Amino acid sequence: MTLRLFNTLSRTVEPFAPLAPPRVTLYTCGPTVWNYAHLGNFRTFVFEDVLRRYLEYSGYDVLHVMNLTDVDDRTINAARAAGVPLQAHTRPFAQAFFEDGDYLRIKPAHHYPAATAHVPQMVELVSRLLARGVAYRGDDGSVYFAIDRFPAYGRLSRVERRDLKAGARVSSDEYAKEDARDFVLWKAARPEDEAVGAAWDAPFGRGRPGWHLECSAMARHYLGDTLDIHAGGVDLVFPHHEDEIAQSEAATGRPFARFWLHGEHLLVAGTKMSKRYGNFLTARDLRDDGWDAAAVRYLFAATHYRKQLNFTDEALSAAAAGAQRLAEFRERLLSAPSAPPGRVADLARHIEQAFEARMDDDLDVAGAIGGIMTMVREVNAEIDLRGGMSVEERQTFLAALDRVTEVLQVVPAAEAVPEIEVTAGPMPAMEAALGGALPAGPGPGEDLRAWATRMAELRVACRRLRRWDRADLVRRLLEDQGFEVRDTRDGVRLVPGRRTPKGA
RNA sequence: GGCGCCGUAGCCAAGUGGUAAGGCAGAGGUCUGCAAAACCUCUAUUCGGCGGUUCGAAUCCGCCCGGCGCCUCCA
Repeated sequence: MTLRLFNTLSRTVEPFAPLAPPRVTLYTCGPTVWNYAHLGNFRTFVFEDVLRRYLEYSGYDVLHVMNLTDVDDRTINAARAAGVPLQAHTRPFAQAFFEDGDYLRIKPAHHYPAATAHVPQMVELVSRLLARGVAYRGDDGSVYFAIDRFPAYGRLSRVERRDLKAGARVSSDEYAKEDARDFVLWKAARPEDEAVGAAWDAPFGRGRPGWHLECSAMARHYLGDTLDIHAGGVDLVFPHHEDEIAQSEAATGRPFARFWLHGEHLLVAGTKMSKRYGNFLTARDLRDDGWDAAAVRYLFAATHYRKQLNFTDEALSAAAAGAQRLAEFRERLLSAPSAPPGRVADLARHIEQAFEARMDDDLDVAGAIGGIMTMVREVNAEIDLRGGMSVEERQTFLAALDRVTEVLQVVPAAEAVPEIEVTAGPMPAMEAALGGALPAGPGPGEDLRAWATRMAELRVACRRLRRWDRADLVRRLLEDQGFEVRDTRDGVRLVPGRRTPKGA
């Protein structure tokens, strides 16, 4: 059984094998750090994280590079608007990107090359293309790639030719091109660029790199001429990835990437999530609203990566409930009493086999979770039937469960939910409380948690005294403040109610 | 206009020729003083519509309807 992946180059699912096993070179297009990356961007990054983790699960040694685009029109415009140098503006957003990645449990890439730190590599690449005659200097001083000198142009996106709409506005730099379809490798410096330090000297003129250039130059610098896998969002297929192929292959004469993987868009109310439409949400929004990253990942995992996913609060809540069930199950597994061995070891084998079968089929994560959930039910039924499991069974199953969930990262951290637990201790003077009015919320100078703890103690006392009416009243007050009341064998546990986003 | 994708239960969704995974919600049950949580059971004769191919189709082909994406910055 081997991993099979949908390759955009062939538009078919192909068996995957790296050029030099066990090493797999993986290049993924990262964010443009002009602002916070939104959740749609992160859908792609999470997909790539699952890809990376599954390759590692499968025994490969992955070398992962993700670029940071820190010089382009948007970063320059934003820096100018803020009146600061380019990097003063981009650095905080790069930092925010890493924070969001940590929150979403994305495994860090081995390298995060920034475009501005690799200008020499890009200059070298442009020089090669000029020397080979596939690039030329336009009248405006910029350097362009001549796509009619690269016959394979269009192979990835299957765009034979870009038909400019009749009457479409042609931007000024279009006039400098020999062919309207040519794309810019190096943009001649403008005063606006100089103002924020976004211009560099080069043998072919002072300027800044075109967008596509950085990926070709940096991928080659860190991973060599030919990548095993290059991944990104579908919107990059054309022109970004098409242009990368043209630049790289024209320069090296070798295939640029063997597998091209593209993740589909995240939609909101049926439309692509985008800064431009204003319908976006950031990872930090979800974090600040109290959502566990596992819920977000579960939501993404529920839909295949090549299918559009419509984001809704309802879907996120449903995903959170599913993820929570996995956490509860894991807790139950840990605390199940000892019993003679049954069939749990068999189920452990099965959970991994089913997982691999689904994942090997072009990363069918949704199918993989279905298999895990089925095993959850089977093991629960075993615990119910036999009262527990053997120590060996527990270890075996837990190890298998952890191996598969390590790839998906859909199990909320056990300690993620701040709880209040009160057990029956020495009985304080409760007589008054058992009769008088009860505080419906925190008193002056008292925080919610202190009040809730006080009320929980009260409920324990009421229950011990069998004053069910008072115990019920206390529970209602706690529930009104958003706490879920769970009686335990010898006390009470309060769990903050499930959260919903304030707005999206 | 060109290229491509999608349409499966109340909601989300897997499944690409062999007779419908899974999750959420809902119903019943176990547990509980009552609850909550957890766990168990149940919930689509049917896969947008109409034709066709086939012993057999959600899965292949054609047409139609509905939705989305790319073709320009974009994950």
